[in-house]
Amino acid sequence: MELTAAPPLPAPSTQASHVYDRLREDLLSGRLAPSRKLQMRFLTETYQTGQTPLREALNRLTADGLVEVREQRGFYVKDVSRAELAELTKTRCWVEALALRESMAASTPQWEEQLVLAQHRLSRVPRSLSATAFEDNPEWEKLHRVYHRALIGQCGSQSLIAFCGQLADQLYRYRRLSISKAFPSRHVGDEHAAITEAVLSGDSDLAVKLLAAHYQRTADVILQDEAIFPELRGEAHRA
Amino acid sequence: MELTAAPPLPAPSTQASHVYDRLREDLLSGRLAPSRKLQMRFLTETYQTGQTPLREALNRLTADGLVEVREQRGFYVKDVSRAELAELTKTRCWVEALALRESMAASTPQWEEQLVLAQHRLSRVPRSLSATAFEDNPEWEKLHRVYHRALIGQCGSQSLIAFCGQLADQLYRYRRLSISKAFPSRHVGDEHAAITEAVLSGDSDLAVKLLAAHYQRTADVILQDEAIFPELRGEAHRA
DNA sequence: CGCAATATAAATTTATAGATTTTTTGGAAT
DNA sequence: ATTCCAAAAAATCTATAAATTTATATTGCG
Repeated sequence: MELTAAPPLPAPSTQASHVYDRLREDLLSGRLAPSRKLQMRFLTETYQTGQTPLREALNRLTADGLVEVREQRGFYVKDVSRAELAELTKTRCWVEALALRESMAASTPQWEEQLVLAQHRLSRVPRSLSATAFEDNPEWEKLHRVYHRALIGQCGSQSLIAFCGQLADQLYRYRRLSISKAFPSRHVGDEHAAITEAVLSGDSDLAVKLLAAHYQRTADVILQDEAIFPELRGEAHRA
Repeated sequence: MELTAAPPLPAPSTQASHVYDRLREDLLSGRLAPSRKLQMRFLTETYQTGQTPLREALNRLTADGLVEVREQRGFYVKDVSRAELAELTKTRCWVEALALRESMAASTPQWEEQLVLAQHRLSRVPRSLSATAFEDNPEWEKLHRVYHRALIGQCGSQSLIAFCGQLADQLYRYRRLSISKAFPSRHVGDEHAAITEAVLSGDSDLAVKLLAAHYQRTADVILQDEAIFPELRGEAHRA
């Protein structure tokens, strides 16, 4: 017997996957701006790779809803809009409410422990790297995702979980795109704690209500961020 | 002014899209059997096209859940199993119940008319082309899809509708794969009529219940079809 | 003599480079 | 100002090359 278990995933290590990861990060972070055209020449030079792996990556990202493809006229970074943000948030509230209810209905001690653990770990990491200005903490983001994944992880449907993941990705991009210095005023840690408590107490109505409010509050902050949306506050836009 | 409006979609006409359609049809019909390996050489010869459009099509089909890709060892037709059929059906019931409730909550006269029309058209087309043996009628399948799409079309979420579409596709493949001579015994037309009636009367609980039963009944028939699943009824399978 | 491990060969996936269409752009003519 | 045409840019596709995986055969050891 060996002490170290054999790696079940011996590292993908195909260029397509590598470029996919890099592109994805640049899309989510906003380094590739919404509605920007993704020309092959630019991409091959920037990411130092051929067209085949790039096409592969772009197609996957299209499925993720981060890239848009128009027949015979190339790939584009998916555009953003207030309408889409509202619709994505609405959908996420609906679908995760469903998934959370089903998870709670199929609850097990292991699942509850997993949830408690995920919330604890999240609570021990600072939301921002800097105390003065808001600076995204990748570790927090990672644990945040794990926590929300755990909430719905017991629902018993891989496809539903995957769909929630897609919605989470798309909404994550909106968060990163938004300047939103307003976040520090919120006590997201408390919100997570309240959700966990509701789940553990078996009060699914309350848990769902808190979760939806959690998402809605985030969306409301971003919706008010004039910087990321074409701020047509006045009236019409001149040509 | 012209009498005929300019076509908004001037026909995709890229080889990738063309192969995508053909492959999709062959996957859904079962001509490409579950878990079969999709080798490039076979594909290029069969579909008379190059690797680039094929890769593009295969990647899109992977996103649709009809094809599976394993890093560096090629593409495979998605395998089928009783477990997956059950999970997909369960998920579809959940998600379409949600979408139907939201559609009804946002109901308009136009939507109700659209639904009535879709059901009427569906009722006027025979389920089977042949009266003696069961023979799939493409026109019925098309109208059936339109009807179910109409049911959830008012929910106000493009992403949710798209997700329902994916589940519908995957489950459609199970239906085609199953021999299921048992269908004629069911009166699916009556089931659709009952659903429509419940929707029009505003009874969302009943509508959702009928819709779920509709899907569950279909799944139950296929689950009993020993032909499409590795029938390990006895015990183990010898090597 | 049989089994296991290793090295070699074949097949297949992945990537690169170049050719072919298609769309877009800019300018000239109506 | 609008339409038409030609040149340029860009996307799509084919063909070829490189890298990786799977299969086969050979060698070493129990």
